[in-house]
Amino acid sequence: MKHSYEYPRAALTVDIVVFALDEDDLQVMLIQRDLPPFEGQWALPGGFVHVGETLDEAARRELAEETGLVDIYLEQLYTFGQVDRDPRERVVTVAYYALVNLAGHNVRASTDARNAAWFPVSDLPPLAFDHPQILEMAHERLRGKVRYQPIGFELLPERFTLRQLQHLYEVILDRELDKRNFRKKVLAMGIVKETGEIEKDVAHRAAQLYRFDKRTYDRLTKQGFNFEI
Amino acid sequence: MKHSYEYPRAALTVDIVVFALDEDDLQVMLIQRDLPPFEGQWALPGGFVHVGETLDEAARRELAEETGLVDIYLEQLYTFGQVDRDPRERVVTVAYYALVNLAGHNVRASTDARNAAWFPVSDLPPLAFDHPQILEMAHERLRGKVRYQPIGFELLPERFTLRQLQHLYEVILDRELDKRNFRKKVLAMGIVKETGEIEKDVAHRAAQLYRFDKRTYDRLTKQGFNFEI
DNA sequence: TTTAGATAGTGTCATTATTACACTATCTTC
DNA sequence: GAAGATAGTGTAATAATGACACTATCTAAA
Repeated sequence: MKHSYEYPRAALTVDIVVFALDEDDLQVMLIQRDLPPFEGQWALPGGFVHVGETLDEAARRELAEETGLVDIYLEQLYTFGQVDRDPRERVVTVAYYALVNLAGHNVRASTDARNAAWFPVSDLPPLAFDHPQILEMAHERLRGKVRYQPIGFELLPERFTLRQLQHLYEVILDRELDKRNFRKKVLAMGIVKETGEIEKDVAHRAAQLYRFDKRTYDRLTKQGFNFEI
Repeated sequence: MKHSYEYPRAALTVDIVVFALDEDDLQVMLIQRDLPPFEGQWALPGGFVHVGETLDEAARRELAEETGLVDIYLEQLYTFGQVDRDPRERVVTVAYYALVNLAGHNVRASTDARNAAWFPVSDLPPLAFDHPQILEMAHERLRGKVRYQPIGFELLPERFTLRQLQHLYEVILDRELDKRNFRKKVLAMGIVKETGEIEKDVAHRAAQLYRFDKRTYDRLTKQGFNFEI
C-alpha cells in the first residue's frame, strides 16, 4: 500500500476476445477463474494494465501469459466503464479482440493453474462480470468489419482453399453464399493469389491453395480500391 | 493524499471531439488551456473521470462544464494509452466524439476562465498532448460512419433542406455529389419526410424543409434496410 | 418594373454490379 | 468400378449507379 493519490482512482484492465474458426463454428477462448469473484466461472482472458506499458502491450502480455498466443491480430474494441461492473471496486476495462488461426498456433490448454478452452460463440457457458456484453460487441464488430477489411484471412492458415474462405464468411455472416458468385468476386479483386499447390489428404478432388497478397492489397488500396465481400 | 493502492495506477480522463457544421466547413470545438502543461495552448475539452461515474457520464459532465453543451449526440471513439502522452504522469484517456447543430445550441464562448472556440478541421492551431492524433481519428471515424448510419442529421437543425443535407455530405466526404442522384437516393430511402414548410429569408426560390423520421428509420432497419449514402 | 443572380426541382439512358442457377471433372474409399 | 465428396466453370435477367441540362421561382438591384 504505497501508492497514494489525491483522488480515488479506478483500476484499469484489459480483456481480450480471441476468435478462431474450426470446421463448423466461430470459437472464443475462455479462461476458468481460479480466484474470487466469480471463482470457477469462465471469463475472457485479461488482467491489469501496468503503469509502464501501453494498452496494446498489456493486452499482448496478458494474452501470452494466459493463453500462450503471440504475434496475432489484435485490435482495440471498446472501453467498458460501468461503475459496478466489478463487485470489488471500480474497474475500467479496455476490451480488445483478436483473430487467430487454429492450425498455426499452439494454444496452451492450461497456464498458471488456469484452465483455458475454446467455446463456440453460439453455445457459451455463463460468463463472469460484463463479459457477455463485451463478447457480444466483439462479435458484432467482427461481423461488421470482416466485410470491409481483409481481416478474415487472419482466421485461416497462410494457404487456404476458396472453399475455406467462403466457409469463413458464411459462418461469420451467418448466411449462405453462392459458390460461383463468391469465387468470381474474390478472384476479381486480385488480392488472393494461387500458390500452385493443392490440398492434401482429402477424400475428393483436391482444391488449389491460395494466399492473401498483402502487397497487392496495399497497392490497390492506395489507388482507391475498397475491399468488400 | 489519502487514496492508496498496492500498485501504481494510471489517471483516467475523457476527451471529446465536438464537431459542428457551418456554411463552409466542418468545425471542432477547442479550449485554451489555463494551466500547465501546455498552458495557453488549444486542447480538446475533457477532464478526469470521477470514481463514481461511468465514462459516458464523465464525458457529458465535462462537456457541460467546459462548453455548456448538453443533450447532444455522443459516442465513444477509442482509448489512448501511450505511456508518455502526458508529461506529468501516466494518463489514459477515453476519447469521445460528439455532433451538434450550431443553430440549436448555445455554446458558451468561455467558462471557468477558459476560452472555448470553433476551428475548421482544415485549419487547426497547434494542439496539446496527443490531441492531433485523437482529432484525426475522430475525423476518420466520422467520415466512415456518416455513410452507413444516419448520424449526419445530428449536425443539422431539425428541419433542413435537401441542399443542406447534400452540403453536409460533401463537406464530410470531401467530394462533390450529383444533385439529382443525391435527392433520388435520399428520398427513395423514405427516412426523410417533407414538413410542408419552406425556407424563409433566402434570396432565391425557397426550398422544402424536411425532417429525419427516426420512427420510419427504426422500422425499416428492423426489416433489414441498410442506410447508405 | 425589368433584369440579374441564385437556388429549387425534375427524368432518361448507358454502364456496371448483383443475383440466380446446374452441370462436368477429379479424387478417394469401399 | 461405383458411390460419395468437392472442384471448378458461364450466362442471362435484374438492380443499382452515374452522367448529364433545363425550366421554375424567388429576391434584390438597377
